[in-house]
Amino acid sequence: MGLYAESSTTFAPVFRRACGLCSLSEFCWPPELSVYDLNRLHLIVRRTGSLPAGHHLYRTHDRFTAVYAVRTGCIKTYSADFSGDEHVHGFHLPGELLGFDAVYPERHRLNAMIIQDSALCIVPYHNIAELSRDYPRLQQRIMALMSSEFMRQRAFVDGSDATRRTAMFLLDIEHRLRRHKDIEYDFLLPMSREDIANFLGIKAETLSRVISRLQQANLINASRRRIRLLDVAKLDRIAQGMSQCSKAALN
Amino acid sequence: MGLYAESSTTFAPVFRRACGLCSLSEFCWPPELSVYDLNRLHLIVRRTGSLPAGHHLYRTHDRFTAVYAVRTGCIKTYSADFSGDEHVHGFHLPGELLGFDAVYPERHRLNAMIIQDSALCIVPYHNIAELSRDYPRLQQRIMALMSSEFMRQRAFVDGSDATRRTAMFLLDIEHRLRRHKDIEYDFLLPMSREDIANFLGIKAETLSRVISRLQQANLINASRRRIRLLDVAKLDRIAQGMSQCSKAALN
DNA sequence: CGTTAGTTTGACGGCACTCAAAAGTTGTGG
DNA sequence: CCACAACTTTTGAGTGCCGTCAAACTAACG
Repeated sequence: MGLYAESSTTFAPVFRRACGLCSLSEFCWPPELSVYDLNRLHLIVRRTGSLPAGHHLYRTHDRFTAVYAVRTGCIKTYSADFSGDEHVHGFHLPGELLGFDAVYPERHRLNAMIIQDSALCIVPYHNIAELSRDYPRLQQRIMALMSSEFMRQRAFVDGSDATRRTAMFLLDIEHRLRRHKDIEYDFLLPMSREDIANFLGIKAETLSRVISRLQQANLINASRRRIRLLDVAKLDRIAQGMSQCSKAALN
Repeated sequence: MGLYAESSTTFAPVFRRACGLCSLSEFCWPPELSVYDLNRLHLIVRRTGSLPAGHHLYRTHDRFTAVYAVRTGCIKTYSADFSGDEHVHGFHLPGELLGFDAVYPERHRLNAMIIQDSALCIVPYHNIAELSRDYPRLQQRIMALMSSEFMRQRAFVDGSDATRRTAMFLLDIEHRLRRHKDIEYDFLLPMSREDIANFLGIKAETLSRVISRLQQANLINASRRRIRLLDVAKLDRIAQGMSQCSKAALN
C-alpha cells in the first residue's frame, strides 16, 4: 500500500493534466476511485503518437478490441450500405471518444477512418469489461455518452433544409473545437466538404452553394476549410429552424 | 427459503408464458438468476390493464421513474422542437420496451403517447438501478437494446427518397408485428398516416401518393390502415436502395 | 510548371412540399 | 336509422429546393 501510494503521488498528476479536457476524464477519474485504483486504471491506457490520415482504426465486423479517445486530429465513422455508397455517421474531435458502435454485439457496426493525423488514447476492451464490473458508474457513464450522442445525431437529420443543417453543423463544430482553442468563432474544419455533405445528407455542391450564400449574407467568412462565424445570433436562429430567418437572412 | 421456493414453482410459470415474446424476457429471465431472485424480479413488475389512447406515459423533462414494456397496443415517442412542431422518434409495438430516453440525465428527453389502447408492464426505475448493480448482464442488455435501436433508427433517415423510406417502414413494421401474429404480410398499421410521414421525415400527402403508387404497381394492398404486402422481394429491393428498382417497379 | 484532387459555380430537371379540394370514415345527436 | 359534423386520407395543380451533369477555378504536390 505504501508503495502504491508513493508512486501515485508522482504518477497520477501527469495524466490528470493531460486528460483535463477529455471525455474520458470522468471515465478515467471517477471521483470514488481510490488512489490504488486510479493507477490501475491509468496504467492500461495506451497513448499513441501521431497516426497518419487515411488509415482505419477499425472496420465493420471487426471485433470490439478497444475504445479510443482522440487527443489530436479527427476520426470519421461511416457505414457502407451494400449498394456501395457510404454514409458518414459522425466526426470525433479532440477530447471525444469512439468505439462504442461495438458495445453490442461486440463487433463494430461502423468503419473508423483517420481523416487528419491523430494522436489517441487506447483503452483495451477486456479492461473496460473488467472495470465496468467493478465500477457500475463506468457503465452508466458509457450509457450517458451513447445516449447524448444519439440525441445529438438526430438533431441533424430531423426534417430541415440544407441551410439549417449547415448552420447547425458549423455551430456544433465550433462549439466542440472551442474547448481546445481560446480563439472564438474562428477555426479550421478538419474534414472535407464531401464528408460534411454526406454527414448532413445533402450533396457537396449544395453545401458549397449554401456556404457561399451564408458568406454573401455576411453570416460567415469561409475560404476552403477556414471558417469564421460573423453573426452567431442569426446562425442560431437559422439552426433553430425559424424558417423565415434562413430566407430573410440570405436575400 | 422453503416458502419462496414453494411459491416460485406455482408463480413463475404464469409469467414465463405471458412474457415469452417480450423484449423484457432476457431482462426478466436472465438465465443465471436463482429461483429466489426470479421471484424478486417479477414481483416488482406491475402489469396494467388497457390504458386509453391519447394519454401520455411521460413527457419531456419528467423524471425517470420507470421502464415500460408494451404487451398490447402502440406507443409513439416524439420530441417537440421549440419552433413548436413535433418529430416522431419511434413507435413501440407489443413485446418492445421504452423509457430509456431517460438513462441520462435521468429525465426523459421525449414524450411518450399512447396511440392505441395499450396494456403495459411497468418496471420501476429504482428497481432497475438496484438490479443492474447486482446483475451486470442487465446493463449490458439495456446497452444492447439502445445500440440496436440507434442503428435501426438511422437506417430510416440515411439519404433515401420517399418510396424507399416507405418500403423500409412497411417491411419493418410487418416484421415486428409478425412475432405476435401467424398471418404473414397482412396487418393493421397502429398509427396514422400523419405520424408515419412525420417519422419518415416526409409529408403526409407524399406518403399517401407513394402508397398509392406502390398499390398501382401491385407491390402492396392498402386501404386506410389495412396493409397487405404482395411482393416482398421487390419491396426489399426498393428498401435496399437500388434506385433503379423504385422507378422501374412503379412505372 | 504541370498534374491532380478538392471546391466553386452554372444550367437544367425532378421529386417533394404547399395550397387546395374532394372523397371516405368515424362519431354524435336527433 | 339517418343526418350532419369533424376528421383522416386521397388526389390534383403549381412552385421551389435540391440533385445531376458539366465546366471553371483554386490549392497542393511532385
